[in-house]
Amino acid sequence: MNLENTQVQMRKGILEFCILHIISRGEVYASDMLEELTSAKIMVVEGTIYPLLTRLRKAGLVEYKWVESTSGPPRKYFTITDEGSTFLNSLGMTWNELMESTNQIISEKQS
Amino acid sequence: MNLENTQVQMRKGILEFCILHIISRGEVYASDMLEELTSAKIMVVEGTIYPLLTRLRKAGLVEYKWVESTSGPPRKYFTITDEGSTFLNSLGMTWNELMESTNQIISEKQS
DNA sequence: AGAACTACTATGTATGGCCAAGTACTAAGT
DNA sequence: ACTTAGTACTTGGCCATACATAGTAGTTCT
Repeated sequence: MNLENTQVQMRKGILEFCILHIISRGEVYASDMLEELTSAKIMVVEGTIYPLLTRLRKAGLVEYKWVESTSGPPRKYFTITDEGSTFLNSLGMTWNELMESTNQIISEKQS
Repeated sequence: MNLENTQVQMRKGILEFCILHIISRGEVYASDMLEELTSAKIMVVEGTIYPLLTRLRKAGLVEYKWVESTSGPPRKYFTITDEGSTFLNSLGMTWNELMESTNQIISEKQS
């Protein structure tokens, strides 16, 4: 049990929420998402994001289309589905509740 | 990939943080913690909290002593260690950063 | 003594983040 | 033309956690 490991655990699920939200704002491909997550100081690596995108697609929450790039191999551009939007809304509520609950706990004073 | 499952994932790691914080505020045993977590709408069950407490103890973050109860079997009353306090502080910072980062992501408007 | 309750223990399953290695395509340098 | 570097995506395996479930042991009440 080390700090780094617990930090990883804290991110679980939240990453899915963030990525779904990024996709909901318009067409993006993996590197776009990595860039945005990194700039928000959420560290993510390829080995995390690609399997996650595959899961989201298999669950019908996102779709993608291949788009040729002028500077490298073709890219998968993702968009969110209706089902994905519904799911995202629910996650948003869950996130708010979780923040509220956690902050309630950690704001309690010594008894 | 269903909603419930993702909600569970979101809680991962945060639970450890909450429990460590509850213990830091004074001696408690498992049922006390369950009660407080439940009242904060963080659903937890026995099968989750006991193994977690064992992990925390093995990691040297908490200690416990047996205290006889007047209404049932003896209880393990937990207290936090110095190492646990340090760990808790780090987790607090991680939690704040995570909240900030996530809120930054989800507050972005459509591009 | 037996039933009900409380506190704790133990085992097995599923999931997700991550590492590491690998594939495939393009562009630039020689 | 061939090599090198860079980009984009894929895959297999590992580990840690939450949870369901079942079980043990002590106490109190009838």
